[in-house]
Amino acid sequence: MIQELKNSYGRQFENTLINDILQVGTFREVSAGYKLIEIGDYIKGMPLLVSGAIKVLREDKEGDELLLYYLEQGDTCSMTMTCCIGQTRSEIRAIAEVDTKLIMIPIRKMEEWTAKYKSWRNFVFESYHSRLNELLITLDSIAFDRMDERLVSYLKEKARVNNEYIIRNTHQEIAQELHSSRVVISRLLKKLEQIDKIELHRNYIKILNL
Amino acid sequence: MIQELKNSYGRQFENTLINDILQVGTFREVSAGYKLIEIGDYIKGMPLLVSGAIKVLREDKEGDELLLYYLEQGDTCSMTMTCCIGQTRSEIRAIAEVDTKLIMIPIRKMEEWTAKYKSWRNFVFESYHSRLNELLITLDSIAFDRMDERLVSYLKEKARVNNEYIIRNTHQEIAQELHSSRVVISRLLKKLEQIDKIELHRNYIKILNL
DNA sequence: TTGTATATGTAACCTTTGTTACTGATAAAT
DNA sequence: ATTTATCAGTAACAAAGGTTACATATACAA
Repeated sequence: MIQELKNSYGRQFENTLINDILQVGTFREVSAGYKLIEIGDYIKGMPLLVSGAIKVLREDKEGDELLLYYLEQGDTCSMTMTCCIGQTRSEIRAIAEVDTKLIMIPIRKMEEWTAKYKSWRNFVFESYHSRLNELLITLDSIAFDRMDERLVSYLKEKARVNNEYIIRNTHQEIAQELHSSRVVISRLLKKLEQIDKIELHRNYIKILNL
Repeated sequence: MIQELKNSYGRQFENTLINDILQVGTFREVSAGYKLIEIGDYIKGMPLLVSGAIKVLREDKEGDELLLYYLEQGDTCSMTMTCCIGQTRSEIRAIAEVDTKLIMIPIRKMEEWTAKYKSWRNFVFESYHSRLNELLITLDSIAFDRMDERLVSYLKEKARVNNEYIIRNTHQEIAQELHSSRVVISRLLKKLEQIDKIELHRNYIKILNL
């Protein structure tokens, strides 16, 4: 755990804080697809991502989803932080996008470290900052872009996060994360294939030059 | 200033913090329509809202707007806080919705008080929490609702913030804040009038029973 | 190999939203 | 009172996205 922690956070956290984290943090490894947080859950701890990626999803009244953003190495879940303070329930669902390693911090330490460590304060604030900004980018995309543009952004981002040019999802799954319908996504994907930007296969999509 | 401050924040801030705020804060009164922050601005201070309301807007590439949410008494601008830390530019525009009183805090105090005062930490975290949640609600509305529902929510919220059952805006202005077009909004407003939910007039709308 | 479940392709159609164009109404200015 | 600018109403049309229905393709299991 110590090596993982130092790799991801060694530069920004002072040694005393690293030691504190080693004392109280618990190391977890989860496989792709594992559900870390469900909507309505009370939050037990704050995750520090060491490797991998977690997708954060929102749900509408009908139970349909919408992908908000990914958390990656060095990130933490801002929603979690705010929930901890107020003892409120989670507004979002969090699912491991790939195999992921993380360190869970008990929530009582958050408040303590915020008073004690300048580097922790900076980390928490910067984390809020980037999450707010990612939420703004997601909102821009939904409010201002058409579905074809959103689909291209989605494919690019997914390829980046998964670190390969193959998207291993069905059209149905993609439609769900974009809060659209399968037929619409199939239609737009076919258009992208016709202009040689992607290659369609059963259960996967190969990205050529998006 | 002291009375205004105590009314809005006296319950959550300890007296020493109140005194600190009185020392370094500057009191400001702005009229409805005054632009407090423009996109791209560097942030000079952090606003504590004493009375009134501020609307926070996002802009697309074409320069068209979208209303994100309102800040009201007891609120502060989370975007401002994060911008202060990283010295980045504002991602949003902030305009007084009504005549508004606020106290500006120099940004250097933020970091100091976060270490020093537990109540300040709580305030900052809770502020992030509510802003993230309001952004989520806005996002829900845009991603999941049709324009007619969004329009109804908009009118209700605007009436609440302005504290009257008259919306003093043209259809054009409403269309801009919802990132739609005038004709669409006129059409939907007319439908609302036909089912006796509102009354349309030149330059204002009377809300009957939304 | 054959059957079965699932994924994808596609046409036809509908709803919502946006656009263009024009008309009439209203308020403010002269 | 008349002019002018702005605002609102509405029709006709276009485009995007969603829905239904069905055909075909593919993977996998029996």
